[in-house]
Formats: sequence, C-alpha cells, structure tokens
Amino acid sequence: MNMLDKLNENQKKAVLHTEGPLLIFAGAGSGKTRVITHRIAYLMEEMHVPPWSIFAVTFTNKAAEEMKNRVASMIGPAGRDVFIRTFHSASVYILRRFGTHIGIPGNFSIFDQSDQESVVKRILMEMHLDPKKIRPSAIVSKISEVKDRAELVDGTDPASLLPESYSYDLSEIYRLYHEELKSQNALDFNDLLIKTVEVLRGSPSCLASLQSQWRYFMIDEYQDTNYSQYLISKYLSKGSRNICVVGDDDQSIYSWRGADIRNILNFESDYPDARVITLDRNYRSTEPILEAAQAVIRHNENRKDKDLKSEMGDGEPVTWCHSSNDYGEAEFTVNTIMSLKSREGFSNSDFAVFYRTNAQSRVIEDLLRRKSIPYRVVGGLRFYDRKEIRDIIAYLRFIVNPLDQVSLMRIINTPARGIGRATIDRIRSAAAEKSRSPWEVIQGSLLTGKVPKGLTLFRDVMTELMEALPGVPGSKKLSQFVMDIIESSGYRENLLDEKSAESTARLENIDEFVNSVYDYESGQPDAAMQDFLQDISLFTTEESPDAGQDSGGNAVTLMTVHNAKGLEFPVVFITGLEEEIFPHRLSIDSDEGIEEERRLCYVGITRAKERVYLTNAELRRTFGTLNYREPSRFISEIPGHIMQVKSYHSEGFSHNGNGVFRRRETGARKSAPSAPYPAPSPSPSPSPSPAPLSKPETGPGGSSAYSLHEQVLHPKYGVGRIIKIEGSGDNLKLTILFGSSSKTFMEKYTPLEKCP
DNA sequence: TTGAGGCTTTCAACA
DNA sequence: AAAGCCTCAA
Repeated sequence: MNMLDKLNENQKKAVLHTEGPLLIFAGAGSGKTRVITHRIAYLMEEMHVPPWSIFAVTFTNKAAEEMKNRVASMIGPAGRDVFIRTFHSASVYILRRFGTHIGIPGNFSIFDQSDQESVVKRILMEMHLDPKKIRPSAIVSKISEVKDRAELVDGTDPASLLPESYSYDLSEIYRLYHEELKSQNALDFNDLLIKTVEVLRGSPSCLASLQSQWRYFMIDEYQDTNYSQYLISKYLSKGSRNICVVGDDDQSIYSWRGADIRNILNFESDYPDARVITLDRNYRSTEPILEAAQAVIRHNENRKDKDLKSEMGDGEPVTWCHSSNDYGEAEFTVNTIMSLKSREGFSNSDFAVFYRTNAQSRVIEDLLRRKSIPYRVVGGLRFYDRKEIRDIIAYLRFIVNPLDQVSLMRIINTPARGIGRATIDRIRSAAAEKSRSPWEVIQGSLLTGKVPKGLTLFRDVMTELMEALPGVPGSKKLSQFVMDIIESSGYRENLLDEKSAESTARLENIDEFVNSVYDYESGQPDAAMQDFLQDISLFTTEESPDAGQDSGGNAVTLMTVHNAKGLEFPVVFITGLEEEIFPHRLSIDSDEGIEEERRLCYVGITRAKERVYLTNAELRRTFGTLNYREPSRFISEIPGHIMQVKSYHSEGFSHNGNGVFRRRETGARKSAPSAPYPAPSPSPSPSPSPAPLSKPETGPGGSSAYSLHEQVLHPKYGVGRIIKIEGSGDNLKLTILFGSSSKTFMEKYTPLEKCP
C-alpha cells in the first residue's frame, strides 16, 4: 500500500495508531486534514473497518464536506458512508433517532439567535420590561453563555450561574425562556448539544446502540470544543476507546462560544495511556510568512511553546501597507491584486481578503465591483438569513411544527392580510385563557367576536397545506410542496405585484431556495421536510449562491478571519489591522481577550502560502462617522527586518464624494508614525495594470425557447409581448408587456403559451 | 390596519 | 451607512 508514502514520519505514526486514544498536536499547515483523511482511508482499506463505524466531526459544514470528498477521492464512493459531520449536525442526528427518550419529538424546530431574541423580547414585554432598555440580544448571549458552562451541563441550578444585581430578574427570564421553548417544541443551538448529552447519559440503551455503531472517533479542532462536545465525544468513545483528537492551542479562536482550551490540554490526564504526536513541519507557507506568524504568536504568554518549520523554502517578505483611509486600503488591495495577476500570473481565486468584522467588507466589495473583478463573500449575511428566505422557511417550520409560535408570528401577516396587533393580541389572550396554542385558537375558531377575513383565509390555507405535508417519504416532492406554499400563501403574487428591483431580487432568491430544496431532495430522496429544515438550520457559513458577480469559481474570496480557519490561499490580505478593530475594542481590556485576538491574527497569517499583505487605515468610517485608528499592536510585533513597509495614498475622493478624503499631497505626512512602528517609506503605489477585460455578460437567453418581441399568452394577464429576457435555464426571466404595463416572470413558474 | 417617512440605534466572531 | 422602530395620516 503506497498510501503512506506521501506522509512524513509523524504523520505516518498518526495514521498507523488506530487503536486506543491518540492526541495529535497539529500546527498550522502541518497536514492535519491529510492525516485525518489518510487515517480514515487506512482504517477502511487496511483494517477493513466498515465506513459506518467511523465517526468524524469537524468544525464547519464546509470542512465536513471537504473531508468527505477527499476520503471519497481516495477510496471511492464508500467513503461517503463515513459519518462526517459537525457536532451540531451529529447531535441532530442523535436527537432525531433517540430524542423521544427524553421527550423531544422528532419535528422540533431549531431556534437560531434571532428566533431566541424574539422569544426573549416577548418575555420582556410580558414582564413589563422595556426591550429597548434591556437588549434581548444581551439576554440571549447571557443565557447562551450559561448553557455553554460545564456546571450547567452537570446539573447545577442555572440561577446560581447567572450574574446578579440587575434591575430585573434574570433567572426568571431564563426560566420563562425555557418554558417557552418547550411549549413551542423548539431547541436552541446549545440545547442540541446539551440534550444529546442528556440522551447519552440518561438512556443506556441508546448509548449502547450508538457505541456499537461507531467504533472509531476523530475529533477535529479539538481546541475549540466546549464542555458538552467534550462529553459527547467521551461518552460515545467510552466503549471502543478509539478516540483520536486533533488540535492546536494556538488556533483556539472560539472561547466566546464556550470553547474550553482545557479539553485539549487535559486530554493526557483524561487518557493516561494516550499516545501524543506532534506535527510541526509546515507544508503550506514560505519561511518569511511562517516567521512573521510565529513572531506574533510568541507574544502570547499562555501557550505551549512550539516551533514550526517551513518546508516551503524562502519567499517574498510579508508586506505591511499603511493607508490614509479605508478607501485607500481597499484601493491598495485591489491594485495589488490586479498587478499580481498581470505580472505574476496569479488568478482571482488565488486571493483572499480577510477582515475582523463583516461590516468591513463593503468598501472592498465596492472597489472590486468597480474594477469588474469577480468576488465571493463567504459568511456575512447568510443566504438563509434573507428576509424572504426566512419567511418561506417560517412557513415550512410552522407547517411541520404548529407549536412554533415564533414562525407563526412571522408569517401570520406576511404578506399583509389585515391581521394586525389587535387581532394578534386577541389570539394570544384567548390562547392563554383556554390553555391552547395560538394555532389551536385559530384553527378551532375559538375567538369571540368578529374575526378578520384574512385570518379565516390564513387558517384555510394553512390547514390545507398541513394536510398536504409530505409525510410518507416519496409521497410528494419537497420542492413541489415549497412551490405550493409560495403560491397559495400569496407570497409570490405579492412580490410580483410590487415590481421593484428589490422584489425582483427577492423572487430570484426564492427561486434559488426552491432549487436548493430540489438539490436536497435529489441527494436524499427519503428525507422528510423536518429533516430538510433541521439540516439547513445548521448550514450557515454556506456562501450565498449568488454572491459576487460571477459564480463561475474564479473569484476573489472575502471573509472574516474566523471563517478562514482551515482554509489556505496563495495570497492573503489581512485588512483593518488597527487598534479597536483588530484587536477588537471589546477584547482589548483583558489579557485573555488580547491573546485570543492574537491567535486569530496568527490563524489569518498562516492561511497564506506565498504572499501576505497586512494593511491598516489611519482614518476609517464606522457607524457613519470618521475615526482615527492606530495601527494594530500585532503589526509592531513583527520585527521590522522581516517585513516590507509601504504606504499608500488614495487617489481621488472618498466613497461619499463630499471631499472628506480629499487626496493628500504625497509626502504631506512627513512626521514619522508613533515610536514602535517602522517608519513607512513612501513608495510608489502599485500602478494599476490595465484591468483585465471583464467577462462578457452571458448572452440573454442563449438557449431559451423564447425570443425577444415574441407574443405570448399568459393565463392571467392575456396576450403580451416579450420585451426583455434575462438569465437562463431555471433562472430564465421574461419581462412581458401587457398593454402599457410590464411584468417580469420566472419562466419556470409561468405557464406561458406562444402565440403564432 | 397599512405603509410612508422620520428618528434611533447599531457592528464581534458562529453552529 | 443601513437597518430597525415608531408615529401618524389615510
């Protein structure tokens, strides 16, 4: 078997150690994923372990998908039967199978942060507290923080963990919150893990059945596991003891989500017979990049000392570029991208631009767009977070789980059907009085007095849909069902009537959503609607299907540094390296905070294979106002002699055009920047090479069966003339002129007839 | 009850 | 700068 030939000594040892506990300390770029995938392949090929006996968890869906693909490409399609998921997704799997043992029906809703906030907001109002003074999001994060804590999972009264001395009773809110979730048959993200622990602890038969199913465990990014995740790994692997964890304390960046670094540091005391293997040869970054990254991370006090060695040889030094403002920073970034493309043959997909907060992406996006460089934004406003998608999902969620009031309240008057606050209050009080759920009140017509027409309509439409819910696998296509909802709820018609650029975009997104349902059902023909909903609730870092200008793949990648974890790119820009941005203002007051920011910076730099550009802007617009920012301390932690220093002065005006950023004369800033930083030497700005011609737009309706100016018959609007054709395939859109007004339709939804 | 327009608040990272 | 909340006229 030459599978092992491509591995170095320690990697090989890690692959060959299949029985008993194993801890792999894997430095950045040391081939961690390679080891995990080879280990899985080795287990299957050489040890003849069946794929379904292997349990692997990674940190993101993306990483899980990637790992599946890599395993499949090594050993063929059987690799796809290995259980590779995120912890949350594995928990949903376990809860679906065994949740009923602890009273959780399979059709539970999963509440994300905004769902949690609306629950809390209502509780606050019922307690006569002002949601404007006490922010629901703050309460939600306190609740979540407590639920991440080991003590709670181990059965301590939550009230004792909640901070006191507030003007309100936090533990009362906490209690009501959970009562509310229970009554709505909903779980939040923390619950998924906590309830899974409960199942494993409380039901020996469930545990035994899972332990006999899974015999080999691999936990990636172990430094970022929280206590519940630690317990889930521990219980599941207790039978076989074949647990392999992989991690790097320097890359722990999720302590704010309850990640507990002690899990990895205590592994050896948990498993005294554990084998420990360290991977410290870096196969990703050139020497100067690795040097700079290590120079930064060495400033952390609280870490295991280690030294990574680059196997990639010498390269270009890391560049620091100081700009006068955020617009200039973006200009420098985009100019450098263009110049590397034309002079050194890099292509768009070789570049990644990182930032600390999502809001920073805008300036860079603007400039990329202006220069016609295709880009994609990973994370940020997720596709499933868009209003119209959330609305449709709320319909689905409510139909699957009629106790889900958060969803009900979202859709009851969306689109507008004349159900306002007064009616909703009446429903609520009737529900409370009769101890029924709001839907039971609506459904059973339990309201006294006259009922708005819209409510009766809503009741009838929803009842019909609930009866048509694809229950038996294969009875009705999920995608067809979703299309029915979009139609019969009036959602689609409402958007069609609006005819604005925005409503068109929304229709497009809804169409894209239907496509995603279609893809899902093709991949999993037996899945029920509840499976689909639960799966997509966990799918968050998925990039929007229509992000950027070009989905063709060759695009510059934009994302937060957090999102960059586990990825690599030839050229990396880390932007906004300023005090109060990166490190972030809210982390700056504590050593732990700063150290986590520093690890984040380390993660960012170590994503790069060949080039790193660190940038900061002196003047940045935040919340609509301009602020001066000092360069980040992390820049000063890189010795001047291994870094190339530039400064870039923006040409032209700022984005808002009011001259705030009027160009300074080059050299106007003669005074050296504050002491610890090497003085930026004015250097010619990278001259923008001729921008590569942007791809010509996909010709209108290349393969379409329709042609411009053709006459067609619409079932509702009658005969019209096609005046515009956009998109193609499933996205084909036709704008048709009826008399003096025009309407745009998605071709795939519209039964049009051609008129000869 | 609706929806336009004005005022306020918000941006930390994510499953 | 942009989203969300509130108010008020219709």
